[in-house]
Amino acid sequence: MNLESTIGSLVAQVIDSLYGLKLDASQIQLQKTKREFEGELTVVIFPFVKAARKSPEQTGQEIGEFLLKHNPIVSGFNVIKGFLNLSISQSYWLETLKEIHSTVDYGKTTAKEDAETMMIEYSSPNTNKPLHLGHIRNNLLGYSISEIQKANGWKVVKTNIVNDRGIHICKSMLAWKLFGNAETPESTGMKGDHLVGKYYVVFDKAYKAEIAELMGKGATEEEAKKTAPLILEAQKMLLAWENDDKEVRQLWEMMNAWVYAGFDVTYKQLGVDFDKIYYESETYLDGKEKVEEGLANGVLYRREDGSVWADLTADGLDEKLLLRSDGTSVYMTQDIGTAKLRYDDYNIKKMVYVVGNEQDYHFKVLSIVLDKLGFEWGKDLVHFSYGMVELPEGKMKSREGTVVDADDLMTEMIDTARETSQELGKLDNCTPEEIERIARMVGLGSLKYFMLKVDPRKSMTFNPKESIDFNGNTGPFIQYTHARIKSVLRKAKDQGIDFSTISDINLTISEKESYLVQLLTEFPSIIKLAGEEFSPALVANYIYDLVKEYNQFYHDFSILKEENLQLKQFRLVLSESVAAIIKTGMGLLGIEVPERM
RNA sequence: GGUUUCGUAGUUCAAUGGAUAGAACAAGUGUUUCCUAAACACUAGAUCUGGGUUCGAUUCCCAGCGAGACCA
Repeated sequence: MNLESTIGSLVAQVIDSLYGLKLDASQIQLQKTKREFEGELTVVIFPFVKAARKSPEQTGQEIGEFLLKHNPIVSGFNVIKGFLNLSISQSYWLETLKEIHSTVDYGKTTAKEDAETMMIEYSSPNTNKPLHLGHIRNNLLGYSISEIQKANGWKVVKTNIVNDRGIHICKSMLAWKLFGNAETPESTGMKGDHLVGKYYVVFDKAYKAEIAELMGKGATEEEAKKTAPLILEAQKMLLAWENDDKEVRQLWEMMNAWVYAGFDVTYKQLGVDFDKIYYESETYLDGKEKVEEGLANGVLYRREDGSVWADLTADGLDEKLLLRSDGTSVYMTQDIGTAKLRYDDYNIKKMVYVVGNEQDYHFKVLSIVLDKLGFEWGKDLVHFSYGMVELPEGKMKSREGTVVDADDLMTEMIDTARETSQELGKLDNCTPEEIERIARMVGLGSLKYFMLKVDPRKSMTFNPKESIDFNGNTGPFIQYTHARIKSVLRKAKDQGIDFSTISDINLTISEKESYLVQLLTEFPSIIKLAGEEFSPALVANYIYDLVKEYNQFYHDFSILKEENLQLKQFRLVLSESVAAIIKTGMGLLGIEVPERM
């Protein structure tokens, strides 16, 4: 039983016996005591004053006296306004630290055999261009929330749906065919996804030129866009693809293969992976089938032009297109097909889609449509809706060339980390491989932490001109603290000091030290909350607080030079526990921590 | 136009309805014979506006202003 629930149920008993007010322990408002007051845990008294018919101060006093008398954990109290601040005994903190220190994977709940499965979809790229900054946020959130749900005892299946078919890839294919001179990743030395992306841009330029020309001849913009030869040709290609045209399919397979090879490199560098990948080309037909079924059941209806719609006006939404009049599918159709396959493949309890908030409406609709089509889990799907990454001048726009490329950004971060290490001379006696490994950890750590410390629901700003910091509330700051602790622990080990446990439970420790132990006790509930709220940011901010406190402790107290052997042992145990939590917590964010840096 | 999300220091981010709104960066200033100074300490600086609910509002409700997204 943790401290909060112990004190909570005790307070509930007190106010029942004193004032006849029956409350559940969970209804007692407990919070960490603010730093400027004495004590560690605070009971908010205001909610009881009506029942007590006394002033908040008197009420607090009464409750405090009772607690002090009846529970040895409480070693003192003070009342300020309506707040009852409790001091917790040092031996309680020492016992608690001992327990934390000896717990393997402290904070995590490992999945049991019969644990339920949560499928988490993230990344979901199109195959016509490389990944960019927005994808980075998506991938990091997806990976991190997967780790967090695992730590909450779920079986997690990470999945990716690749949008590998459609007009977009046909555009790249066509441009390559027309202007590509048979270029390949090998012949150009370019990453496959970048090469294909290049031709997507080539298409766009040529297409725009055609539009301008047509408009010069008197066509309206709309007409020009529809009748430009290139777009007609691309549409023809898409049709040929759907009809299994051999040549088109071969080209498609070749260029997609280039893209996948490129994506693999990016994913690997970013440190994310998937248990199962679905391809739209393999699922969209299932979607159509399911739609036809819905049509037969009367859940959907067909308009005169042949298009198929879902009427969602009863749910407060509009009508939604599911199949175009020419029989081609839309995103929604694909999602229906993919969902069906997934539930056939796995015994999924909960389905989570990590997709930007621009798709809020889409997922509201998808949830209802799946429900109407008879998928019982449709209603409970989770859209993990995150905010966009914006540049100082607004949204990224590919036509204005303001897209921040994922590969470039990662390379830049790693380079900066390497340079910084060199300037500081920290790794002078490391091998080149080690230097590289650490530069990668730190560079990516900095990027990942930057993206994950922000509340996922909010949109965030990224300024590419100001490189991401390595000081302050950053990944490297946390990594550095970990490395520093490890260094102390190595030295302690060399000196033969035993810090496997705390042998003296009646030590006198400082306020700073007991506060650090208190912070450690919060870790499990942070993981739980992060899972419930789908917020890696909670973990990130917690680790930062912990590390900041630890650094103050490290600065103000000596560990290895402490003369009291018992105290020295305690501090080593404390430090090792902090390091373990840093490692676990950062692991939940997909960030590695080095032994030295 | 309809729906929706969001407005907190110069900037980037925090704050289950609770005490004097926290950090970091940027600015200025200190701390190395001592376990890693990628650290620590100090100075200065903010809740868009107007109502309401509450013992108590950055947080909840309404209106306005401003920004973004989606749907036309």
